[in-house]
Amino acid sequence: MGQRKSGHVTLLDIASASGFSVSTVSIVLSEAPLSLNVAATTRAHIRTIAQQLGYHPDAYARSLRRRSTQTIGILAFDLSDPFCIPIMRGIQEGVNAAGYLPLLMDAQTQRKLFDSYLHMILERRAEGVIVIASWVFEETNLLGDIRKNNVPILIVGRDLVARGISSILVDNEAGGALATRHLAELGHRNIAVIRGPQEMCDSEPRWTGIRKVAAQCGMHLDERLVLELPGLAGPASGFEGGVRFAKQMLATGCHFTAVLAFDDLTALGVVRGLAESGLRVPEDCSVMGFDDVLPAEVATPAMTTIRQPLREMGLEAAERVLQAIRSVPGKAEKARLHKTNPELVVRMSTAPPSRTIATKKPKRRART
Amino acid sequence: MGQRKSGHVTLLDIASASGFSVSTVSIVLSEAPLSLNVAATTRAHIRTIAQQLGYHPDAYARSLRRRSTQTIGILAFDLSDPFCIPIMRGIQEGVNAAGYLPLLMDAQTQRKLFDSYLHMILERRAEGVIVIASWVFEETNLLGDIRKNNVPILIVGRDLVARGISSILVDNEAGGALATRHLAELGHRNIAVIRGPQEMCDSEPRWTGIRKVAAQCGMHLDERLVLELPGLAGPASGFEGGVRFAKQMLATGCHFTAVLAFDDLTALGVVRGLAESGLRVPEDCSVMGFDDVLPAEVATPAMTTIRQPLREMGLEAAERVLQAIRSVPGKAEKARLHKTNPELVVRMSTAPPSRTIATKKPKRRART
DNA sequence: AACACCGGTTCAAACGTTTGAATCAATATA
DNA sequence: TATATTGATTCAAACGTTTGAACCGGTGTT
Repeated sequence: MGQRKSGHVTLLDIASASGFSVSTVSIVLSEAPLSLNVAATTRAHIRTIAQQLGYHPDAYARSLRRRSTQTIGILAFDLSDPFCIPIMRGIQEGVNAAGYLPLLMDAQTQRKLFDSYLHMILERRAEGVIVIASWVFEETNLLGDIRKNNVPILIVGRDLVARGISSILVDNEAGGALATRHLAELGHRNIAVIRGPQEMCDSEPRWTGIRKVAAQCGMHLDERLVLELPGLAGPASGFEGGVRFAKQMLATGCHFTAVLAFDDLTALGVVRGLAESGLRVPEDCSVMGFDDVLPAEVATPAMTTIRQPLREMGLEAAERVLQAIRSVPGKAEKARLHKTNPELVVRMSTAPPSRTIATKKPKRRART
Repeated sequence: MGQRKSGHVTLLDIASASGFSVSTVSIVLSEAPLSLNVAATTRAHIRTIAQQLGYHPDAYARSLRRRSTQTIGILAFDLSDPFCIPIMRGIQEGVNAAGYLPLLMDAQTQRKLFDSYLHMILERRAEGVIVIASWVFEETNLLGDIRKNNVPILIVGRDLVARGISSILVDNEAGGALATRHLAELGHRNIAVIRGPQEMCDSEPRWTGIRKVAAQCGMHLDERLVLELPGLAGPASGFEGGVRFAKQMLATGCHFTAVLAFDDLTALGVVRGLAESGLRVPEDCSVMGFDDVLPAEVATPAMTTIRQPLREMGLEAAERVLQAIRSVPGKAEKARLHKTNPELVVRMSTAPPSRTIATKKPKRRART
């Protein structure tokens, strides 16, 4: 079954083909310090043979012997969330630069897969682990094992400092504030808000930011227009939620000129819901998202949103674990929280409020 | 530097803690056939100790000895392309079911990274490789090395059968035909087409399918309305291309009632371009995409498109390499091409042609 | 009493590398 | 001439597993 038996070329093959010992071949091909002592002709000879045999060192044997794998595990809770990709790329950039190899896994929102991949990461002796948990993420008891084997771990997208794990996430309160201030400056006074699910740590601070600025600007937050996404379903469900809530808001008959959605997908759902009720964005109602993922950018009208510096967060994450790895003996430094700065991206989905009320009768026939 | 030295628990640790030999411990923990011979009390004892020490077998040592890594390399040319995700998931599903571990890598459209990751895959002794090459993909000479080490390889999203590599991709001609027929049935007679870049193997057959059905249905394909995306830029550039081409089409003054875009992102670009010229979709002009990725689904109006059975393609890919792995001794079976069936997904971006000409003067002010 | 058998356990070699120490011939130093 | 130095190469042990073969004390068969 194991197909290496027949397959791969080893040092021994090259040794016998070249007439030198395995040691010499190893020294040459791995460019060990000792290779300076090896005759230039020998070096060349060995290299040629290796080349033409298509030799690639066996990472398993090498790591076993060297007692180092140069590997960082990246475990994404849901890689289909566009949110993950830039983070992941930032991480890659960081670890590659340090000569580390990222070991990428996608738990597909399944707790079972998450655990099993965490196992894998441990068994593969990753020297550090970065978890990307964009959505609801139940903690696993494996985190204990990780610590027991003292592998540095870090999480981005969730605050687990309380559990002793360094975390990186956007400053949600600032983000919520930024969004609200943008609407206020456009002249909106009556806004609807779709909050994130309770299970997500982003939800609360974002809401706080919104409330503070709203109060400060004299905006009205009608509680009938403050809805909350359910937590159980996956990230894609944000869209459905947006559609449903938009209609629900209109049904209340309350006056509003803008909707602040929890994230971009929800915002896109709101746009759809409004459209199905015959309302246009931004003419009849402004809509804002959060995150700045691809679908928000390519939608028409392009979505005004709050960008998370995802790539930078990934980079930061990489640097943090690498640093933790380098200083292992000094044992775990205290878990720290790192907040990054969100940024307002103004596009086409927001505009000054129109004189017409959002709940007035549809002007065009609804599209189903 | 290598932090395992201090870190991980080994069989030896458990052996000395339990008083049994390393062999016995290994036999128990790896559930080898011999473990039936081990006294039940011994088994329990060893297991408990392993548990409480947080033991995880070292995949490196194990694979080295077993001469099998149970690993499949997945190399995506650009994981930020939403197209890749479902394929990747299909693959995962397939390999997981067979007890294999996917080794996922993202080349980020960079040739250099692609090569270096292919190296990694070889060094990590993946027993098979699946390449997901959604976009332009220059072949690398490393493919030779892969064969030299006789690792089965397969590519999805590109036809490399000519180079002796089994390939899986959608039946593009059928897809093009499907799209065209849909527009014909709605009553469109004058359509504009945005072809894919020449470098992509999807472009030509898709165009063939379009031409055949167009001829068959008596549709007019004005050559001034047939444009071609440039090939050098990345997938994200499809959007820009769509925006630009939409305006270009309008500028020709030619009559058209629908646009058939190469892929969903391009189609979204077209929608934007039309909107910026004051035209609505689908009232003033229908637009179709291809692929059925997330942004197409959550846009408003939702995009009518041709779905590729991506997940199934991934699954198929997994099964194919696994089968190839199982039958190594029988040497490489002939490289085969597998075409999957596309499917029409009718949403809101297409409608019967309006009586007004697409090129008539804008009705609303343009949005910039 | 000699033998085979069996349950339970351990020996020892192997997987493909790396690397500190050893070897050995040749040259330089005392 | 004996001794150190150097340059080029090899020895051999080790990394943490797995596993075929060996061991060993006991019971059952003849």
